[in-house]
Amino acid sequence: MDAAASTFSLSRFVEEVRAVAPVAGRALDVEWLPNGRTTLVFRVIEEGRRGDVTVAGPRTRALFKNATGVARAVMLQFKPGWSGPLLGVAANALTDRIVPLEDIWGRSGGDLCLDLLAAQSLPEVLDRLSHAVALRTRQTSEPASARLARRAVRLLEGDEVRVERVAERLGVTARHLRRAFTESVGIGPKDFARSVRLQRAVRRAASSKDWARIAADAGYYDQAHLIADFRELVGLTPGAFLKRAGARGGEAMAGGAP
DNA sequence: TACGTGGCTCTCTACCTAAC
DNA sequence: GTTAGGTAGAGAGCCACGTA
Repeated sequence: MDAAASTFSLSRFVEEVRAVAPVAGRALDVEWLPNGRTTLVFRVIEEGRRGDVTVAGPRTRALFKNATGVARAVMLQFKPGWSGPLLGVAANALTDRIVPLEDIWGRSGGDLCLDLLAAQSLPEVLDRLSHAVALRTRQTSEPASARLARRAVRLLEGDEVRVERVAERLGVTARHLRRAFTESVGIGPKDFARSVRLQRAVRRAASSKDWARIAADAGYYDQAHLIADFRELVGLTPGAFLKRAGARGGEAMAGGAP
């Protein structure tokens, strides 16, 4: 490993690393809630004989599916705004898509997959992923729009919900912010704020069943808006979603709220 | 010339409220 | 709780301007 890669830390760019495996004899449950994040997924298929590395772009709607034949998977969820500089492709080109890394990086994407398959342990997989990403950061330059989008993300994840206000606080026009944000994060700032609100509601619902309270705490005008948003983004009512989550247990491969 | 940025304008829709 | 209507805000297309 060279000097740049050895001093490179994934934690600056990666929000969450998760290794998952299905319960023996069952398909791997995949649950992806809208959250404005791009995720790199390394899957080991057929007990290690095959594998793939894909990039799942930010989702505007939830995705539920069963992945059969997957022995285990490692997911790197990038912080919003970092997928462009690290992957070398605008985030909005990946929105609601799952793309083989080879289609983005070319041959080096395929080489990385072989490299990861040869790794003996999870720390080694992460080390090799970290090395590959470190090399890419030296090959791509980071546009100013990505930095602007990341600052906007911090405000939208805080208490600021109006795009106009966020733009004002960052010293740019709302028009410019929307353009930069969509390119760097993959969804518009308003959709991002909406997904933040949804995630908050999901987290609060884990410890409470008072929907009126949850709606208010998460930032919804009322319970009706919470339910309408849930139906549109997730395709289920909040109650049905929690029932489903409870029935699944803990083995799911989730791209949404932890 | 390419790129980053801002202004104008139009359409769509989410939000809020009131009435039923 | 449901529905309908008004309003404000968001998104997007197009164009112009400044700068390297």
